[in-house]
Amino acid sequence: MSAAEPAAPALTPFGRLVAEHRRSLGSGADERLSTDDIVQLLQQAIIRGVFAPGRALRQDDLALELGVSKIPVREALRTLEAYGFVELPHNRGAVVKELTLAQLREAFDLRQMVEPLLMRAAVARLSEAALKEAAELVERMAQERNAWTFSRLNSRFHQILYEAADMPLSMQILTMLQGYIQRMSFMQLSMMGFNRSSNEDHRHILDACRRGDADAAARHVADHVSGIKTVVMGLYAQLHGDTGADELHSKPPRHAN
Amino acid sequence: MSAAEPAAPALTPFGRLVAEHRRSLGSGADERLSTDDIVQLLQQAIIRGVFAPGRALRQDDLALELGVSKIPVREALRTLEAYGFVELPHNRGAVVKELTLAQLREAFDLRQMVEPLLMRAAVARLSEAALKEAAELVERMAQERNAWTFSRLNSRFHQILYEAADMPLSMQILTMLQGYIQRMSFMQLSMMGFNRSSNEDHRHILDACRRGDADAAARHVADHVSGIKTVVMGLYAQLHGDTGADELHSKPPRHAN
DNA sequence: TTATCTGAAGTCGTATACGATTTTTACTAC
DNA sequence: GTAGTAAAAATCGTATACGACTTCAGATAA
Repeated sequence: MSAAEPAAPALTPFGRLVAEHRRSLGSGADERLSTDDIVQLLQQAIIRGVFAPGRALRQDDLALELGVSKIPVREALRTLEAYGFVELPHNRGAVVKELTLAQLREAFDLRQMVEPLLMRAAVARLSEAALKEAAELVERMAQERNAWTFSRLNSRFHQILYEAADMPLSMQILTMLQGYIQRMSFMQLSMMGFNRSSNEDHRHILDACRRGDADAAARHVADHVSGIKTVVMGLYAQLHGDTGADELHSKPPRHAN
Repeated sequence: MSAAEPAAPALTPFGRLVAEHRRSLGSGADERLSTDDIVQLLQQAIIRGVFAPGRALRQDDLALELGVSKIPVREALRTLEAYGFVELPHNRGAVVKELTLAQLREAFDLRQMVEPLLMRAAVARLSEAALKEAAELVERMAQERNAWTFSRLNSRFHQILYEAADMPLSMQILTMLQGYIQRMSFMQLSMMGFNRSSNEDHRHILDACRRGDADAAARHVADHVSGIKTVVMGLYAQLHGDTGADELHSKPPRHAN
């Protein structure tokens, strides 16, 4: 508890994320962040591009900005390592993992396998409450103009529908895959352009769920993922020149932060 | 260096695993175990049933038996939590996760999707060295009489073949799934009974790989996984009394397919 | 007896401290 | 200027210490 804390906002991009997270926690703003909070914060920072691929994450810095010691930071990094967000070379700290076009394609391929299966299994078991919440999310997404918030609502929409399937392994895998896909920062941009068409898909999916038509729901989900894949992969090709044959685009940024 | 160390063998089952691991490390036996070593040791202990589902893992005890403080133990537990081996309820330590029949089935279903895909993609890229090592593993498996060692060789056989596909996400998922499946202790037993038939499958797979016949290789892998699934699920039903139809038996047990 | 309370013991979670390793800097030799 | 080296600084990994939380045992009251 230093007097310098309020006097030095020290507004790094990550610091802003931390402040935002603290606010969203609601309660006493001076409480210590849990390791799980830190996992979420770091994950979000990586997904949103605050920590770009290849960036070294120094434990003491993170600890300072999070207001904890480095022990919970290190534990959070272990979790993120397991989820494929960072690498932890021994005695050399943590580095944000690189992403390649091949991995992006692979993540989509796997989603195309897993999601229709989840949807099909879920339809017969969907509760009224779940359908209601899903419908609300569709409406909120239609209004949403912030890419990150839209992305969150979108994830939640699918999660709500899928978790009725009661297939925890598939859900765990899907969560991991979505993390990979969301990490493509352009994804968030493309999301916005894709907004309208995506919302249409969502309505189709929701309708099929309401009717209890598992086949149709699974088909709509497959089309949905396929559509997103096309847009995102296309955008990737556009942004990275052409075929995306290169993978190491890392030139050192002049100024960090 | 305390005088008590050599005087107290303290032969808990886990202690034996630790000693075994130390021996397999070869070099100076008095080196401190790394966090990664601890992850492997705990994972192995859970898979082999030394730590049964539901068991509470106390950090101080583990640290003592591993010869480290509880900090690396906690980090290892975080990794294992992410992989689905333990749960970490806040302020209540670590507990070995329970396994259900539904999860076993789900793990097999996912393997049946992922493995043929990996095999198909790998065939064209397999190196001579990989084929040679795979062949050696088949031979060693045929001789092997220890269930755990057999299981390790088996995992390695598939890993060698699949990693040529260069699909790291699928590999990561598959590793997780195999962890789940291996946790069924009876799995190791059934492995032995299944030994002969399994080795036949392996030879077929390897032959197809050598011929560069991707379709055949993928088909053999699918059959292989399917065969194991049948045996393991059947054994589960046998050991757990009845059909295991409690709540998730989606297929009628009247007649076998 | 059964239930509730209270204090003690046990366990967890993390801040601090420190040795070990890596990286950077400054210097020298070529 | 480049290469090589040695000292200094930065960073990591973990043992220790301690406050916080949970659990359990014994006591009291109904």
